Amino acid sequence: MTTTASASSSTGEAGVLSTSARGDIHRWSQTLIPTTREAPADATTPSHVFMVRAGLIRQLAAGVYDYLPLAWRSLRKIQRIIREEHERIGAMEMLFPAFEPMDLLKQTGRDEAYGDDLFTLTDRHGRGLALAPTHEEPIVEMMKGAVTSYKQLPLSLYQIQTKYRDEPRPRSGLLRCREFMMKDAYSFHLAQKGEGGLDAIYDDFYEAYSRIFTRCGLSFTAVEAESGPIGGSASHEFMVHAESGEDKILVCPVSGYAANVEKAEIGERAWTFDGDASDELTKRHTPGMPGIDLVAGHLGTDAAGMLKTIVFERVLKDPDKTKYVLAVVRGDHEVNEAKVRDAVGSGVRLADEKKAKADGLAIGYVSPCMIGRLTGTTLVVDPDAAQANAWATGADEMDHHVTGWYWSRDLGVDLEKAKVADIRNAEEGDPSPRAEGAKLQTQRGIEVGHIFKLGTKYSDAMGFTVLAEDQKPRTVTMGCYGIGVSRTMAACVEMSHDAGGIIWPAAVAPYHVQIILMKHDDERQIETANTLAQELAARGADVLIDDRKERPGPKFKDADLIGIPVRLTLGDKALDAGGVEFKRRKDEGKGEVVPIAEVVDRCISALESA
RNA sequence: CAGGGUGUAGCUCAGCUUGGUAGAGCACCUGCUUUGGGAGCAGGAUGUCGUCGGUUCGAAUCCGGCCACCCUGACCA
Repeated sequence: MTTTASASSSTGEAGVLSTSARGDIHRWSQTLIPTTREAPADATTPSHVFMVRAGLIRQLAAGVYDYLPLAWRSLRKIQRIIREEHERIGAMEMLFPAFEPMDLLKQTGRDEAYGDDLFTLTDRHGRGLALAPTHEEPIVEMMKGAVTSYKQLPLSLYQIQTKYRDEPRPRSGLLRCREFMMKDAYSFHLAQKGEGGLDAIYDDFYEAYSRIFTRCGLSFTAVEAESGPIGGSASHEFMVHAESGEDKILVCPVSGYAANVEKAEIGERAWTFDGDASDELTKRHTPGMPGIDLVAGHLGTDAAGMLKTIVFERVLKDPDKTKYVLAVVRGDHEVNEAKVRDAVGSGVRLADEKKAKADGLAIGYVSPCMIGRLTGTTLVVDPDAAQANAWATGADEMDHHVTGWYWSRDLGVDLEKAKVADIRNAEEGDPSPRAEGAKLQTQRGIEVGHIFKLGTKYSDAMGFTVLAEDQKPRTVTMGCYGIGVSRTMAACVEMSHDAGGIIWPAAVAPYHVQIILMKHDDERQIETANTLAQELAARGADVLIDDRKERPGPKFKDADLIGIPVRLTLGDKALDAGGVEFKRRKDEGKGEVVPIAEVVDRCISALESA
């Protein structure tokens, strides 16, 4: 299930301009748009640089920003789009507190799961509170008391609210903040399947999200994703295409398959353990070499010629027992923990280094041979590592490696004990899992939305049941759906700008039309501006009049910087000829002179086709 | 948290090596001039030099602690 903007862009029946209300008319001299010529030294990402320079945001602390008037207008437009699309699928808006009692988070174990990411505080009575990083617990708590019958389901509720996460490293302006604006929605169902079930509503949200991001003018891909600490089964992320994106996604150009790097499957790969063991097994001294490339170089090979054995341990009920899992991949590949988990059929985590060493595992120098030396250990091998080469690998002894290692000769136990499975992260050029012969491509993206099928994870933990038709209590099935609203605004800028500044998609632009007065005190220009602004506002357009006592240069530069889609310039030359200069922000050059009588229509049609 | 870097005027930065009590450009204020792509002239205002301590007759400058912010990595909307 994959949607790209181009495939679903025909849904925008809700237009850019307001059909119900007059547009706003604001004057630059009466609002606050503190543009700057230079960017703050610490801004590196384009959206960060331009949002600061264009006077949209100012930083108050790491990952904490003020939203100035322009930013707030854009955010409200994104919110409006979100509200309209949620309305369309029958979700109802409400609002939760930002505070959340710690006790509530303890019920689901998420006080631990979120850990240091949680902003916590203590009230005067010594009670623990958190600033909510998301709202599953409060909404289930509320629903428990408010919904007791299956007849009240399904139900979808959402809110737009400030969220707090003490990120280890806030960065890139609004793209990764500690305080940010989020839309979070939650759906409640009697079952996963069938009418009104989670699957059906999840699909509704998926479609709504596609419409929202399309209407925001974003180019995006919906990808399969891991659920992370939110939990649940299926999950999709909505990724805006941008070079500065933190996320890596893999797409198959043939089948349209798309997934986060954490989740991406890899197509069939040939493997064999058989082969002539011609080279001699040789032990080599490799002291003090951090990094696999250094070791490989010393051994006369490269990372792709080495076997990397990562030691995991199974997550067991009994904390005193330890069962290890050896995950073997080629040296140039990365082990994927979720895939290892699936391959061995139980939860795994990276082994505790001290404990593993005490058990005889020479962490950093482990070879697959350890399978024969520690009972209860499992060995999983990635197909690319299950090849009949002469491998270089660890010698199971500190500071030593071996070369000339063959699966068929040197494993020391029956090869049947080695399970072969896809356990690594996908990379550019890997075979597609959905189309024979096709190769996966990598792209970078900004995650603006994430939807999850939670199932009963939270309702189980918090005991949320309703009485079903058969008069028996039934645990409620849930879905949850998030959009980073402030991040979406940043993504718009990230995706759409040039050297001069922002180029707003019309639907989320703070204003639709900017009118520049060449002479701020010229009667004819003022009058023309007022008339045009009134007519534009009557047609639903928001108008910003640059009435500052500035020379033309700074006004044009600022206009490019703040990126309003349509610019009208009122100067004597054009007015003498009965026209005004019309220019779209995305067009190059000076624009064209349009007769005054036609210019409003021209603006409206330019906006509607944007 | 690990590794790296930076804190001096609203912003961008110089000054620190070699200690002597703080500067430039932009922005800001006043006046004149100018008015189609960040104008010109004249005048003016602006600082706990991140913070605490140490050395010294004297510290932006040397030494130490702390704090803040940024960048690279593991998490997430």
